[in-house]
Amino acid sequence: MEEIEIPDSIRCEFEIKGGIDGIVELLPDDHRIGYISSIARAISDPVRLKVLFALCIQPMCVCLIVAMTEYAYSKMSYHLSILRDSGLICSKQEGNYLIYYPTDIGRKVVEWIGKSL
Amino acid sequence: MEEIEIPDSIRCEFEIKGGIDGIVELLPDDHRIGYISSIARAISDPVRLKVLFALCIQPMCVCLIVAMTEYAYSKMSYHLSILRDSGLICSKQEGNYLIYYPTDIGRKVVEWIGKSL
DNA sequence: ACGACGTTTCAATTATATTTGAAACAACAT
DNA sequence: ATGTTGTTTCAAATATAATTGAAACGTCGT
Repeated sequence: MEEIEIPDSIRCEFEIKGGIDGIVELLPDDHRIGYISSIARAISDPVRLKVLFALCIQPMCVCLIVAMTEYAYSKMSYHLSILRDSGLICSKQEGNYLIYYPTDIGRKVVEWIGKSL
Repeated sequence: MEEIEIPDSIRCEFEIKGGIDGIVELLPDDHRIGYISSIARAISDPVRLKVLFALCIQPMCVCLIVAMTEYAYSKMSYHLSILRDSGLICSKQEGNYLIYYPTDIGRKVVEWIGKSL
């Protein structure tokens, strides 16, 4: 099936691992890959990342987030929805206000970045 | 300076932390935020993430990556350049071939995801 | 020097994400 | 009920990212 020339320095290793099929078997499945990349996508925007960090310091209502970032409400609402849909933040209603705070996963991500990146 | 109403459940905490200014001071600076979000962007695409995982299992030349993903060369080259520019992978020449492999950061990211996400 | 092979680059197209401003919604106070 | 405040939603416009196929590049073998 495979007709590909493989360069010397990796051929042996590559074949021991079962070739392409062997490597593919070791990869996370598509569902998991999709899950991880959707989280990455959520924090791929600098403002969203900053908001996530800020919420880990202090849960905030949208008006405070808006004041902090100097973004328009509708714009911030869009970005919050992406963080929310990715499972990094969630919200609770407090009277007229919606207070956003990080989920466990959101905190984990921020903590790891702080420690290791 | 701040004329914002703050909901009861967070006001106290929020003010202890020095309000918006106090929180902003605790955030990573813009340069660092940009760095982190650029790494996130690089793995926000499922195929790029998969390639990064695969290279952690086994360094590969572009022709193998192309065979594994069934992407066109030019397309994969584009995606590899994004992973490369973000510092997650690098390459060495081996005769006619370019062999890609993960950087330390690339490995760290993949390991953490495997363990914790 | 020449052709073949593995890879990248480029410009044009297509697809996706983000911004904008107006309108809608929901909770509250009057 | 009505108006106000905090927030979201929507459709249209804009900006950014990804795909395509052809052409160029570098390394090798002849």
